[in-house]
Amino acid sequence: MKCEERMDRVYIADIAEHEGKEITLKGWLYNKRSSGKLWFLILRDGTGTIQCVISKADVDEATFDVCGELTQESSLEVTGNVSPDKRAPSGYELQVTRVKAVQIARDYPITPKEHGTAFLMDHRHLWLRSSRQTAILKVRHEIIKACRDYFDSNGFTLVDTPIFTPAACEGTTTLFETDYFGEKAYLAQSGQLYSEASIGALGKVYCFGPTFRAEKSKTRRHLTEFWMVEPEVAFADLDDNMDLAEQFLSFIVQRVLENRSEELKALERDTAPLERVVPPFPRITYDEAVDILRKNNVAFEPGGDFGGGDETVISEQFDRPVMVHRYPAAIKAFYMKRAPEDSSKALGVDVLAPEGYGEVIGGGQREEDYDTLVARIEEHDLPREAFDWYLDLRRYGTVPHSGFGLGIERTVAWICKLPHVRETIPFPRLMHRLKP
RNA sequence: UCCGGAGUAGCUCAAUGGCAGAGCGGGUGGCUGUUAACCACUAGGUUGGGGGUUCAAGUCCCUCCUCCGGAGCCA
Repeated sequence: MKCEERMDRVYIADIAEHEGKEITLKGWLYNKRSSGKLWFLILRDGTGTIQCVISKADVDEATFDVCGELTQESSLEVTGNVSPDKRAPSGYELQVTRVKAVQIARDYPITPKEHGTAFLMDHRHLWLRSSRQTAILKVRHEIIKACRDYFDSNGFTLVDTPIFTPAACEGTTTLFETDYFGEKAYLAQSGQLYSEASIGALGKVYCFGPTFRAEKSKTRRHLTEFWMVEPEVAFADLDDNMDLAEQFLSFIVQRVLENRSEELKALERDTAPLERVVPPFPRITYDEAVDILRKNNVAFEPGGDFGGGDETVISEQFDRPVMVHRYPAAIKAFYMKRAPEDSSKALGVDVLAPEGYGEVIGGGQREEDYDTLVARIEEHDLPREAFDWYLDLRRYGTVPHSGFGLGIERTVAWICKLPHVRETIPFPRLMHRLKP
């Protein structure tokens, strides 16, 4: 009995398989219209939307009246016949025989008209139901799945790294401090150091988790809590690292193009720039990037890091992501290996996404020599005892190794061409936003 | 932290220092093919808080709060 009921339940995405049959849909009322003796209910169920038509002539009075009670976002079950209709955007509508209200929603705050982002963010738990937001969440899901699939099928082992950490990984950014049974602990800003330990066991690893930055950044590219996937590879130099980065990023973009074209279309994303994201990516040095800025009359202090506007100018010179390597060592983290031909440069690489989305990948080759690393820790005024275990990795079978981190939200924002990263994560954490 | 901008009906926004308004949403009624449906009627306000100038302040001044955009920093 119960099984039979279940068999009748159909998802809107599968509606075409049930043409001419009576089925039951379960979902929420997206919108409704009436025309006297007709009701048009727009139902959504997470897989799509469909128009359900109720004609007064075809149903009993109670069923027809229930439709009048239904409000936006009321939950309901609708039974009817699947019929093709040229006027329907999906090609099908449901000729309804029965309507069951599960719950009548009262005063749903998000109307089908314009709202400001502050209001929508206050109602993020409900805003997620909108077609645009569900499209973004599905692209995000696809990107995350592509990350995992790429590494899983290329010999990497997932190694989860801790979120509570005893000290700053890089000593550069501001971390969130927590009380850990009377001791200070910090929320992780990267899993990299732990991944470096893991390659000693497994060779090729990646970690994937939330990371935290307490910087008081207020820009379209910043969240205080964001997700990062970080591969780390033993016996890999900077060039190997760039090979991996371009293969990996291309794989992600092509996967989204293959599997989420409907969502990209719903987001009105021009896919032509994404189709060009195939290897090889241009590789330029920091000094060459500075030349580009000079030729474009951008005021820039050589030796410094690029700002968001600088990154845009650099990336505009290319039709696909560009890899900028060999940054001044002074502006990079202590663990970065110096370039053999010029010790003032670090073997780091940033991948800048096109269309002004800036840095989506940052990484490089790590310093593997014990004495050099000790000297770097001292130069950066970092507490050596905090890095005892990290130095052990250089003491027991050290090897050249490299890795990078990909910021998920920036990648989603770029692929979906969104104006702000806050829409790329279900519940964003920003400087001024901790709720909902 | 710095620079700039904004707070008026549930939402999006108007309002020369002179009666606080519209659209949407809500409510009521109408319509058998609507596509953010439409038509008519209707309810809805301590103009972010406090102080000041003025006969008179949503509007001008001071102050505080909140939010938005950008910078720095970063992915």
